[in-house]
Formats: sequence, structure tokens, C-alpha cells
Amino acid sequence: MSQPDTVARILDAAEALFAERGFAETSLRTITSTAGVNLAAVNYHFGSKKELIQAVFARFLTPFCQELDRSLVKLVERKGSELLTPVDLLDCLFSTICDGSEEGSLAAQRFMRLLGLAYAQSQGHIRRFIIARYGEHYQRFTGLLQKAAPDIDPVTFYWRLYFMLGATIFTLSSFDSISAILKEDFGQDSTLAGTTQMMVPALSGMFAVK
Amino acid sequence: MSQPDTVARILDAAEALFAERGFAETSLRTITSTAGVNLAAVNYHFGSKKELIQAVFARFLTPFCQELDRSLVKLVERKGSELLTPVDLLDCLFSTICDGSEEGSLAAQRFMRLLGLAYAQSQGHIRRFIIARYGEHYQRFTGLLQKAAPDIDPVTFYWRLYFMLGATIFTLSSFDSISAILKEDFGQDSTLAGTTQMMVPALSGMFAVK
DNA sequence: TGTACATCAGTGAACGCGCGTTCACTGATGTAC
DNA sequence: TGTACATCAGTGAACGCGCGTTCACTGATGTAC
Repeated sequence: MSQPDTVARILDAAEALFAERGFAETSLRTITSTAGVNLAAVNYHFGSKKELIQAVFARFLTPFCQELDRSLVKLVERKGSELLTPVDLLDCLFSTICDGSEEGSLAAQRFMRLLGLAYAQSQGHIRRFIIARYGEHYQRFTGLLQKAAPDIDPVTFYWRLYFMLGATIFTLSSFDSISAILKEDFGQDSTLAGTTQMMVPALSGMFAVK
Repeated sequence: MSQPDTVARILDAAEALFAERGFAETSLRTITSTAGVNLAAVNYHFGSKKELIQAVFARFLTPFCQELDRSLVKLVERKGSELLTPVDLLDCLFSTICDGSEEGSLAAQRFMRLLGLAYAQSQGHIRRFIIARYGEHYQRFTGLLQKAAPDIDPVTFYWRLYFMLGATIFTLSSFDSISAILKEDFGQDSTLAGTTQMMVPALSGMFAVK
């Protein structure tokens, strides 16, 4: 088994299992046996369980942030001298999250679960890793959003940012169970893309009120 | 050491430590040594770690649900034949969550962290326990909310309920870190009560739009 | 072209450790006769 | 009133188990001379 294959198999298994059960609840034995690789391979390739967790986040976030930056540049070009609106920005963010493909949608769902877990557990090393490595991208986005809602005072803006973050992470990370309930009670099928489309007006409404 | 004392000391320590680190990350040894009781006392009084976790939730939720029911009855009486609004209901909910006292506010904060953790980890036994024991109260509240927003179709209502739930649990469970950031960046002190007051208009706005 | 060596992905077995749980026991208090 | 017994909160030490990590090793591939 060649190296890139083993590394990718470990990351795939770890991502799925972490999303399903949580970080502390998933052992390296479960991960490696699911991936069909040797137990020692995780420490060989990643150094430790902690670094494996970070690698899982990095594998999603690095291309995601690049893609988001590209989308934002395109958006600014398209709007020219016009001011950006919160709807523009949230649309841009959500359409980058679920790129339309079934596979990408599943990956996005799984990643949102991981993000929810990382935020809930205050252990902190994941948050610190994300902030250190991707904080720049986060601030670029929130900076644009703040400019798009100039009438809101900074403190109120900050709180609403967290309301938005909470609604997004919570809803998307529980997407599976929520859509199962909707299917049972109303016979309605849900898609991740459809859900984000419901979120855009609701959330950007928060930034429209002064 | 008499029994009620030991039981309460274990619950106090468990609540604080679970909120701080998560359930899997907190060992019975840490809990019992913090509480100053014997390691075997948890299994003696609660049966298992799982049942201890449930007891922590029950200690908060049982009086909370009673209090919420009382508040809702009072609200209905006060409004007489007038229709309830989402603002009425959210006000009622949030003022029951933080009863005003400093102590109650701290307990509410800690409990929201536990709720966030329970929702993030899909292991499920906590969710199942809460639904089985307190689902009736939850449905009473959401039923009233749905009546207060009759123009929204049921599916949209369901999604917005989760947006609201997410924003609430996420914000209140991260209250500590968010308010620390606000203190540093804007020199502003935040209170839990003040934060919930900011949430009421923002969230009930979601149920005002058709 | 052939040999000796280096590199490196991957392996199998073991390491020590901390975990939740169990169990025989203690000692104080209450109860029956 | 005194004795025998029951109850029960609490204890100390040990149990087996699964965990993350380590280490000496293998075997394939590439490189130097």
C-alpha cells in the first residue's frame, strides 16, 4: 500500500468516525481497523491523535478557504462599484460550502458536525489550530460583512455574528436528524443546498435591522 | 458526611467539570476528588457514570420546566383573549432561563454549555433521556410558538425553530469566550440577561417574516 | 552490470496508564423483643 | 434497659479493559561506486 493511499484512507475513516461519535469517543484502533491499515500507521504518518485531528480539519479547510477567497474576488469584480449586501456575502459563503455535487454536500455536512463538536468542546486545541491557520480568512469575510451592514454598532454586530454562526453550525451539523424528522412528519425531502437557501434570508435579515 | 450532602457535592462537581471539559473527557476520579468524596460513591449513589450525567441534567431541568410552565400559565392569564406573540413567548422563556440572580445566571450558563455538548455529541443517550423525560414541556412551548406565528408553513417553522435553537444554545454556551472578546476589543461588560434581551428581537424577527 | 548501503512506508507486539466498575468491609444509626 | 440484628452511607483496594504510544523489525525501492 503506497503512502498517499494510506494517509488518505486514515483521513477518510477518521473524518467519518469523528463526525459520527466525537473525538474522544473514537479510538485509533477503530480508525485504523476501519481504514484497513496498521494501528501504528497513525503515529507514523501524523505523529499523534491530536495532529491527526488537525490534519482532518486542514484537509477540508485549506481548499475551502482558497475557494472562498476566489469566490469573494469574483463577487467584488461582478458588483463593481456597488456596495456588497449581507445577502451577497452569505450567498457566496453558502454556495462555497455546498458546491452542488452530492459528494461535496456530504463532505460539507460531515465537516459541519466536526466544527460543531470542536466548538462545543472547549478543550481548545482545535479552535486554536483553526484560528492560527485560518483566522485571516475568517476576518476577511467578517470584515466584508461588517462593511455590508454599516449601520449596526460593532458590539451588536459581534453578537449577531455569533447568532448567525450558532444557527449555521447547529443546523447544518444536525442536518441529518432534522431532515429525518421532517421526512417522517411531513413526507418532505430536504437537501443541504435547499436548507442554506432558507438560511440566507433569515440570517441576513438579522443584519438588516438596525 | 450525610447522604444528601455527598450526592449534592458530586452533582456540583460533575456539573462544573462536564461543562468545562465535556463528558468523556471528565473522569470519575476527577469528579470525586474535586467533590472530596470517595471514588466508589458515584457508583453507589447513581449506579454508573451515564446515570450521573442524566442526574445532572435532571437537577436543572425538572425545576426549570416547572417554572416555565408556571410562567406560561401566568402569561396566558395576563394576555386574556389576546393572541400571544413570539416576543411574548421568547421573553417568557429567556427570563425563566436567567432568573436574574447572579447564581442562577451562572447555573444557566453552565447548563447551556452542557446542552451544547449533549447536542453536538450524537451518542444520543442524553438526547433520548431529555426527550423521554421533558419532551412534553418542549412540545407545549413550540406548540404555543407555532400558534403565535400562524402564517408560517409548518416545514419553514420547523427549520426556523432549529435556527433559533442553534443560535441560542451556541451563543449562550459560548457566552464566556464571546464576552471575553467583547471586553478586550470594546471594553464592554456583558451579562447573560442583557444578551438574551438582544436575542429576543433578532430571533422573533425570524418568525415575523412569512 | 553487480554489490553494498540508505531510505522509508508499513508492521506486530508490547508498554504503561488511567479508566469505570466491583466487592468485601466498616461503623453509625435505628428497630424489635 | 439491654442485647441482637438490620439497614445503609461510605470506604479502600483491587479488577480487567481499552487506550495512545513506542520500538525493534521487515521488505521494497532507489542510489553510489
